[in-house]
This record gives sequence, structure tokens and C-alpha cells, in this order.
Amino acid sequence: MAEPFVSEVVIERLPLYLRMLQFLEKEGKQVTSSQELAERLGFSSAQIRKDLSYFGEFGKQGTGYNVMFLQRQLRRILQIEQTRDMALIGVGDLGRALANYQGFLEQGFHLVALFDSAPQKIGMTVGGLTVQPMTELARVIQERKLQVVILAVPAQAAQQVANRLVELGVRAILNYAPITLSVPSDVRVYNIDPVIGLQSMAYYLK
Amino acid sequence: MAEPFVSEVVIERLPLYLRMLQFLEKEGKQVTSSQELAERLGFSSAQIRKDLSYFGEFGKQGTGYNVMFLQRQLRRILQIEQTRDMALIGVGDLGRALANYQGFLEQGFHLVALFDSAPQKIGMTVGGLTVQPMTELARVIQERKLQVVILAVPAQAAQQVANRLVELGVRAILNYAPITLSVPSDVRVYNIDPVIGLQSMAYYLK
DNA sequence: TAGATTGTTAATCGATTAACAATC
DNA sequence: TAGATTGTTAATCGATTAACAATC
Repeated sequence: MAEPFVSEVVIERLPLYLRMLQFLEKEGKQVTSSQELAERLGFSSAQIRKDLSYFGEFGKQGTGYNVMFLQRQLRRILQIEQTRDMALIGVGDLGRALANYQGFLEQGFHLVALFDSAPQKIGMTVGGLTVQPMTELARVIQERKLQVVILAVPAQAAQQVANRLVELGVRAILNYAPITLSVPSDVRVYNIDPVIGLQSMAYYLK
Repeated sequence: MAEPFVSEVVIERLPLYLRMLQFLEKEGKQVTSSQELAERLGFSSAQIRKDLSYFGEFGKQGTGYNVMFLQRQLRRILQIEQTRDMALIGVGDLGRALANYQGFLEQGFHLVALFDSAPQKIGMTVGGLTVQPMTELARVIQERKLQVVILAVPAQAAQQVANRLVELGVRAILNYAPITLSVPSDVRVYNIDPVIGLQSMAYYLK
């Protein structure tokens, strides 16, 4: 089942399909259709069928998709069948909220280490984890082979920390710092900046 | 200066241009070019010039763009010259972090009201604001004519609250709940869900 | 002037959708 | 069987980029 190249816009929709399938499962639905998914998600049914078709045939004509089966397939495609360990850097207000967030583990992402550069924060316990100094970063990331890091440090520190993460072999950065990071093309960055969202929505306000 | 229809993908890049211009300003740059912006942002220079061209001519041949001038133009285009008031609904860990975040006000978005449905949270002070009960929501939103709301409630409450916001005339929702909201097409929703980011990045991990 | 960079056009590239044969 | 829905093709639509005249 060799997958062809699939564009990033397609990949970014797959987690939305998965989330909707989980929602439908909770509603008690065992079967769904591209049309139902489309209506709920605000996409077209053709787009959903096309997106899935890059990876295989998961439905039955006349019937639709089995909710649990399609969930499993999406998890396999996204490589999230196994729980992945992550580190979080920056234990400010936001970092603490993230360290306490249950949704990561529920969706297979396990926070296993916290780091901060402020001496007064070292040793604090947040979300069941002890805040470690940045001097421990290299050791922990390498020993635990962490590929995913959540970056919640101030903007002016973010690029420098990102550079270190790249050197340590980190492959995916969930970036909460309000800055465009420069990283090699084999490292993924997903940016979360609420201000960007507010500013783009403001365009549409009268 | 009537603007033609400009697609959403273009609008969503404008805040990134603005953020980069602010960064260049801090570096002391007074002038920049589409090429410099492109390199720093990871876009093509043609794309940047094209995006800006939908709204006017802001550069000088041979020279480039005046950093401050282009900032002002982008703020005008995005309608963020005036500070906008916002409400925040849901004062959990994340809500508290958001209420304390200085970045909103720095970028012209002013949090003026907090709401929560939990009786034990009512009256608490967070980020200088007092948490109000949901029974006050309609009054406050209408009296203060709030168009922008940050939604940080649990997933199972989010759609219901969103429905109320739509009825109250809210035009833009910054949605932190991990759910696809259904709203009329004249209401903007910007979703912030870190799990979606992690799941899409996982696809690229070996 | 010579060099640099814009704004814009036209071509290219890529994503979305309509439509339908296949088939459950 | 009749009705429904998939998977896929081909057409359409839209976004990106290369190229360059204009001009600072």
C-alpha cells in the first residue's frame, strides 16, 4: 500500500475527519457517508471522497463508511496509532495550561518532560511533571528520543530554542511563540497564534 | 479605493506580513523588499507582491517598501487600526492563561469581559477582570456591542454557546474548543486546536 | 546612468468539483 | 430489484509563479 505524494492541505484535513468520526461515534452512529461528514464539516462530499481515495478504498457503495473502521484507518495513515511522547518548553501561564490539558493524552500525545530557563520555576510540579532546567534538554530529548516538542517560550527566545531542537533531532514543533520560525525543510512547524486569527477575522468585520 | 474580492488565503497571510514588518522594525530596518519578506517568511516574493497588489501600490521600484508605511496600510486593510473589545467565555486553565496574555492588547485586541458557567468561578479576578455568570452574557455583549469573542469552553458546551453568540450578533469567534462549530456564513470562526496540529505533523514523522 | 525592485500579465500549477459507472 | 453511495475521471476553478516593462 505505497502512498503517492499527498499534499499538505489534504493531510491537514484528515485530523478533522477523525475528530468528526469520534464525535459521530459518541452520538452512537456506526456508519456515515461522505455527504454526512461534508455537511457537518462544511466541506464538499467529493472532496472527502477524493481525500480518502489517496490512501485506499474505505467505504462501501450504497452504504458509506464504517465509523470505527475509518477512524482506525485515519489513525494508521496519520501514524498516531501509538502514543507519542512530547516535551514542553516554557512553563508560563500558557505552558502550565498546556501541561494540565488532558486532550493531548486522550488523542495519543503524552507530555513527558517540562523545561524552563527561569531558576525559580525549576523543580515546580505542573500536571504531574517536574520542571527541569534547560541544561537537561539535550539529555532528555536524546535519551527519550523525543520527536515532538511544544514550544511555549517568549517570542524573542523561540528561534534560539528551535535551533537547539533541530540540532537535537526534533522533527515536529508545535509553536506557540508569535514568530515565524526558520527550520530545515525536514522539520515540521505548526503555528498557533491567536492574534493571527483575530487579525484575519477583523478583515471581515464591518 | 474599492477593494475587489480577495480570497481568504490571501487575507490570512496579511497578519504574517504585518508581524514580520514589526519584527523588522525592531531590528531597526526602515525599508524592506518583497524578497526580504519572502525569505524570512518562507513564501515567494511574487506572492507577496501579488497579495499586496490587490489593495494598492505600496512600494517604490528600485527601493522596496517603507516598513512603517506598509504596517499602517496593512492595519488599515485588516481593520485593526482601532482597538477592538472582546469577551472571553470559559475561565479554565486555558481561559486564565488567555486572560493574562499581554499579546492581545499589544496587537489591538482588548479583553473587557470574562464569563463562566461555574458558580464557584463567578466573582474571581483574572487578568484584572471579574468573572461574570453566563446570565450576564447577553447584556454585556449587547451593551458593549462586542463583535469578537474568545471561546474557551469544553467541547460539549461549545456549539450551544456559539449559537447564543450568533443570536447576540457576535461576528467573529476565536474557537479553542476541539470541535467544528456550525455558524451562519456571515460569522467567522478561527479554530485553535493543538491536537489537529500534532496529528497532521505526525504524518510526516518516520 | 546603472542597478534594483515594483506591479502586473500570462502561463503554469494544483486543488476542487461535477458527474457517473460500478456496485453494495 | 431499486435506491444509495462509493471511487474515479475529466473539467473547472483558483492560486502561484515566472518574467519583464516600468521606473525609482
